[in-house]
Amino acid sequence: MGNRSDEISKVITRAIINRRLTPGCKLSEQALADVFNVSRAVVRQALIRLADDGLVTVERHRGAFVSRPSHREAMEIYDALTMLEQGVAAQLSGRLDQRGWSELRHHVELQHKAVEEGNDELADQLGSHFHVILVKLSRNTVVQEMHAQLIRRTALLRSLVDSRFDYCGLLHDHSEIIDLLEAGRVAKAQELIDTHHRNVVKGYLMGENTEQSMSVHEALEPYVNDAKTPVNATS
Amino acid sequence: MGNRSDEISKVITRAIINRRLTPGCKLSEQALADVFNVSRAVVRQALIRLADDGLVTVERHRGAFVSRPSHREAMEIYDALTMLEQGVAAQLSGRLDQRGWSELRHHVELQHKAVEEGNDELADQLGSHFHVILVKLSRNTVVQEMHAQLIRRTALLRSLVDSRFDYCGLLHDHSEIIDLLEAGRVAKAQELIDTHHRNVVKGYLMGENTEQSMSVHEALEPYVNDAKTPVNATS
DNA sequence: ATGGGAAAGATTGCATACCAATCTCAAAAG
DNA sequence: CTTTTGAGATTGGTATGCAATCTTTCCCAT
Repeated sequence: MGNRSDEISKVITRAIINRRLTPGCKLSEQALADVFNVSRAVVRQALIRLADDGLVTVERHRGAFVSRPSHREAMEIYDALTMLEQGVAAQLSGRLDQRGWSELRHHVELQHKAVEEGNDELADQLGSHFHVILVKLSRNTVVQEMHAQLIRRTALLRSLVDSRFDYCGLLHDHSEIIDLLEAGRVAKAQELIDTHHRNVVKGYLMGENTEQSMSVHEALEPYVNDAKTPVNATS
Repeated sequence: MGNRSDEISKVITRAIINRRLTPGCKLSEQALADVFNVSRAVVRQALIRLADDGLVTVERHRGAFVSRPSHREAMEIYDALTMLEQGVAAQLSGRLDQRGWSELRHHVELQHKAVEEGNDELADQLGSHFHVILVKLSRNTVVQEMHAQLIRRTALLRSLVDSRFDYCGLLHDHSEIIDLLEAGRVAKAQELIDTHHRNVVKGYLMGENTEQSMSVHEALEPYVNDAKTPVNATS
């Protein structure tokens, strides 16, 4: 068992990624302490981790809230993803073995099936995961961790907008990126990575999605049940 | 004033970057609490921040230590810098105004003077800072923060080895990177960024530098004096 | 003497209790 | 209707205690 605060921050992270905790949601220390049945000190530690990850914003003497990225910040996150993946592309091209390319192609296949079956939820996840795999192939855990953090943050953005993706086009992008990289046409691949992310952002009909968010207790209930039986599971 | 634990983590970060606290150094909670005159709870929070930043490693029930990156991790950090800057290069080329290019050239000038004056300490700092400026010109605070974190971690590596840089070559690299980017020759610039970082790593004569490290109290004394008079400054 | 093991001591991880500073929000005053 | 005020809630931080674990030291058997 790791640190209690580490576990808790991971659980809250999951809840944010799954959009059970949405941007702006107040994360009261006492409420979280009750939910997880730990002391406030541990909750504070978890909140610090989350704040360092950018998922939570702490305002002095006001408390912690699920981050609500500004429009500018949203752009910066996607540009950061672009740059990181462009760098990965530069390293991957010409240095990756057949196994790597086929792993990527296999993944595109999977997402293709998900789209055909109309499983948008899954297609969405797989769409993100393509980029994760791409970065994983760089075999650099430092880059992987930075990239994963950015991906986590994009979940915040999805909570803020109605996403309407052109899966067909995005899938084709993935496919073409693989082809270009394998062919050693790095510059063209990097250009496509750029426009690809711009198309993803375009898929966000940037409007205030004032979706009602659940209470902290409600949002976290399935997770705490998962890990450890809470004291008073008033389901 | 921000959080106490935030301040403290920043002070410790400075001490690590300035190589007053070297890899492997034990960061005892009580010792730090005494030095900064705060409770252990605050110190723990600071240590969590530092651990998230990669500068400190916490081992359960053993305590926190200044991180001692493995050889592999060192490589990964420099490769991560490479990829990030390659991505920045892709974004910068053709989109940066004259002001930006001249800022970079001015900086190279500064470092050139430092080298001529034999001020290795300064030349070293400016050498790192060139890359910081490059990334800053991307005008992306997310990327900047990730890059800054990597730069901080390179300080750990400098503590571990004897660095013997060929400043002349490295400076020429910087100069040429600017030229290539301004000329729109991105691929060539990215290639040079790669070899540049490889040359930096080559400058590390990877040997266990078992330099004697100071005590925590000793190492942090000048910083705490800076911020707040400690209780018992037994210099 | 020397390697292994047990006991003592130190440190971490966490809980509880407490307090000052600050924010929130609603009621009272103008 | 706006401003002020004050009670209550929340945060940031301290102090203390305790169980679990790690470290060190000392003792004993080989």
